[in-house]
Amino acid sequence: MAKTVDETRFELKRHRLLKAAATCFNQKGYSGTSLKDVARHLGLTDAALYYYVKNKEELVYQCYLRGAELGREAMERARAEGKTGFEQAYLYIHYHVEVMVGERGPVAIMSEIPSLKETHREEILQISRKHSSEFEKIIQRGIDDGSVGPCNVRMTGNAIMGAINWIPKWFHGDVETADKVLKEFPALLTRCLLPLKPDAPGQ
Amino acid sequence: MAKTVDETRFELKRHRLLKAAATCFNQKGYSGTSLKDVARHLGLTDAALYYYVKNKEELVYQCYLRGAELGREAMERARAEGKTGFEQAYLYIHYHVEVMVGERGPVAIMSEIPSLKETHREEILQISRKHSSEFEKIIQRGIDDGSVGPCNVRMTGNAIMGAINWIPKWFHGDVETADKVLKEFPALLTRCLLPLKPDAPGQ
DNA sequence: CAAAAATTCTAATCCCGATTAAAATAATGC
DNA sequence: GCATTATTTTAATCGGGATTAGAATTTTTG
Repeated sequence: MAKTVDETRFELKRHRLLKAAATCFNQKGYSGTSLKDVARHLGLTDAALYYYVKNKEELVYQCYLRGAELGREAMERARAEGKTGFEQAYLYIHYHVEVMVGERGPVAIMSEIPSLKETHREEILQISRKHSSEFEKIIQRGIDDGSVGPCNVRMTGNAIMGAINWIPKWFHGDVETADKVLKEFPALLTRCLLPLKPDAPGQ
Repeated sequence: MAKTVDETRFELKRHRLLKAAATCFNQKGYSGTSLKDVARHLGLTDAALYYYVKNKEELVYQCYLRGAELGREAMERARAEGKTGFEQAYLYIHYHVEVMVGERGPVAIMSEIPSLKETHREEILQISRKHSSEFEKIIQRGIDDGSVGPCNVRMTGNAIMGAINWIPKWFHGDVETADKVLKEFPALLTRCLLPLKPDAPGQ
C-alpha cells in the first residue's frame, strides 16, 4: 500500500502511452499519426486511449510536458554536479543528449505547440522559456568564472539547444549511433563555448 | 513576350502562396493552420488556393521543395566563393541563415515529411540527404586542407544543420534580432570547426 | 469593345479520424 | 466465489476542415 503515484499500474501504462505517442509523432508527423496508430503500438484499440487522456490535444500536451520534464532533470543534474559554468554546460548537453538517444526517450519534437489550447500552450511555452533562460545563466556563469569565452549568451544558447532539439530528425534508434552521439555531441557543441586563443586561425 | 517561367503572374502569386503557407505552418503548426488561414494571409478565399496547388499535401510539398532549393542555393554560393573548406562552411552558414531570417524567408520547418505521399516524401528526403552530404563534404575538405580541425564529420554536420534548422522556432521576424543572428551565428557555429589549440582549457 | 482566358468566389458535399456511449472483459479485494 | 472496480472493446456518431462544381468576376487579347 501507499503506492507512490508513479508506481500504480495506471501511471505505468500512461507513461508507456506517452512514449508510444512521442515515437509516432516523431516518425510519422503529427497529422500523420492517428490515435489508432498510437494504440497499435500498445496492442490496444484507439478508444482505449481515452481512458488515459481526455483527447488528442491532451496527449500532445502531456508528451511535451514529459519532454520538458526530462530536459529539466538534465539541467538540474548538470547544475548539481558541474563546478564551473563550462562544466555545467557540458554536463547539461551530455545528460540531455542521453535522454534524446537513450532508453528514456524518445522526446517528442515540439512542432505543434501553437495548436495546443491556450492554457496548455502557455504552460509549455513558459517552461520552455524558463529552460532556455536557465541554460543561458549557465553560460553566463561560465563567462564570469572564465571557463567560457565571451559570447552572445542568447544566441549561443539558441544554437546549442537547436542542435540538441533537432536530434530526433536524424537519429532513429540504432544503438551504435546512440553511442557516437553521446560521445561526440557534448564535446562538439561545447567548442562554441571554449575561450578562443588570440591567434586562432580561420576566417 | 517569352516571359521566363518565373516571371508570369501565376508564378509570382504561387510564390507568395508558398511564403504565406510557410509563415502559417511555422507560426501555428501544421494541424493548426487551415487552408482558410493561409488564404486570409493573401486576401483570398480557401477555395482559390486550389488554383495554385492540387491539395494541402501538395502545398506542404512545395513549401518544402522551396526550402530545399533555398538551402541548395546557399550552398552553391558558398562553394563558389569560399577558398578553404572552413571558408566555404562559414559562407554556407551565413547564406543559409540569411535566407532563414531575411526577406526571402521564412522557410517552413520540415515537420511533416512523413505524411507526404510516397513520391514527394522520397524526393524531399533524397534532396535533404544530398544536402547534408554536400555539407559534410565541405567539412571534410576543410579537414584535408587544414582549415578545419579533425572531427566527426557526420556529427558536426548534424549539429550545425540542426542549429540552423531550428531558427524558426525562436526567431519571429523582428529585424533587430535578424541582424544579430546573421552576425553571430556563422562565427558561433564555425567555432565547432576551428582547429583546437593543444593547450585549450575547459572540461 | 467583345471574346477568350485567367482568377476567384459561393455553396455545397464529403470524408476521415476524433470522440462518445454502452457493453464486455479483466483485475482486485473481501 | 462474489461484488466491485479497473480496463478495454464494439459500434456508432459527429464535426470540421479539405475538396469540388459551377457561377461570377477580373484580366488579357485582338
